Amino acid sequence: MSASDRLIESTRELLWERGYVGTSPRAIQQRAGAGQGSMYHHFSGKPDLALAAIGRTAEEMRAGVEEILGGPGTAVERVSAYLRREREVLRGCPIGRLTQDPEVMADPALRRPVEETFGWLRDRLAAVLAEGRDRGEFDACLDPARTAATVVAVLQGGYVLARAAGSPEPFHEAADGVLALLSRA
Amino acid sequence: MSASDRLIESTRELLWERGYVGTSPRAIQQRAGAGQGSMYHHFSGKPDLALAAIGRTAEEMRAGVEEILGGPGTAVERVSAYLRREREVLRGCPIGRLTQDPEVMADPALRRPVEETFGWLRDRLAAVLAEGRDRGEFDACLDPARTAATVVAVLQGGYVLARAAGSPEPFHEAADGVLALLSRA
DNA sequence: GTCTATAGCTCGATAGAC
DNA sequence: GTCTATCGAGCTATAGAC
Repeated sequence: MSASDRLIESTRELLWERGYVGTSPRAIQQRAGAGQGSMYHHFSGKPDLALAAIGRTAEEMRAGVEEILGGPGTAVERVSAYLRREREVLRGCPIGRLTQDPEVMADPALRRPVEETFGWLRDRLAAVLAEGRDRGEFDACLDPARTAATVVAVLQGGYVLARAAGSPEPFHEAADGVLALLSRA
Repeated sequence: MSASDRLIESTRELLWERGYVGTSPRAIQQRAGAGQGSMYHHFSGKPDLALAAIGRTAEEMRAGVEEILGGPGTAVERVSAYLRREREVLRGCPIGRLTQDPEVMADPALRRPVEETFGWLRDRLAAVLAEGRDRGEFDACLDPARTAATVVAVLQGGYVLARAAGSPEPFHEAADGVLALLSRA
């Protein structure tokens, strides 16, 4: 693993744990076992490094989601698999947490991957739900786009509840709740 | 308005906008129009000031929610009023955003009001939903606690989606989505 | 490509005058 | 109760040797 890669991985971890404002170049270097010279040789500064880290995380997330939503099963089964997928709930969502960071949202380059990831996710879920509705899994009046937004929101909000409670339980409760509503729709 | 009050109000605003890590005593003082001496006379430091600010915000939020959930109307009407209540969606939730702050969650004193507020909110919503179920508004197999978690999660996640999109629209979509599911449950 | 040294700044907090 | 002066530490970044 090259120094550049180690720096990106360290940045990913720290952005996830502490956010952009709470992450210093110094901390990144120490976790990566690299010096300042190395970091500023490969990247122009903190924003540049963050961009590489966020891009990699967004890519990974899309691939992971696509593996489930593009897989076999009914719409309900796939949405259920997505919501119940194994997760380190208390760590939260590495992309979602960036929306709380004013400096990330103020920088168009850093903000774009966040916006695009959630846009893609909502569209992808809406397609699965529309497929299920057309196959008669749901009531014909179910609105795919709206319901997709609800499902993604339950996930993101579930992380918030779990962190507030200091326990993964509310996350799973919220997910089970929306699945119960969905399977009777 | 006393200097102490101005300091608390400034802290509330800054915690909402920038989080705990992103908020400096210096910035608080400047927004409050107070000097360092004043701040450190009234408060022992940043954590003490944050505690006062968070406590006040939590109290305000509970009062606002109780006004709606304790008001007249069916369960669906009250939950709907809560979700559709006028909000500055893009600012997010002043309590929910604190869950993303590692230093807040690491300090038991700062964390307690966050944990308690969400605990209370879920219980309060569960009570409203149980009432509705017992009155025959919902299917008898609706789980109040689970569904309450879902509703709160939709709200918190709705803020995340809205901020990611740079528009309040996904928030309202997610809220409408869960209300549509709920009114057919 | 990586190192050390250093810059100018802000951080959170304390001291002591008034 | 509020002011100014100051502290030691960490921040992001640059310079220049190797």
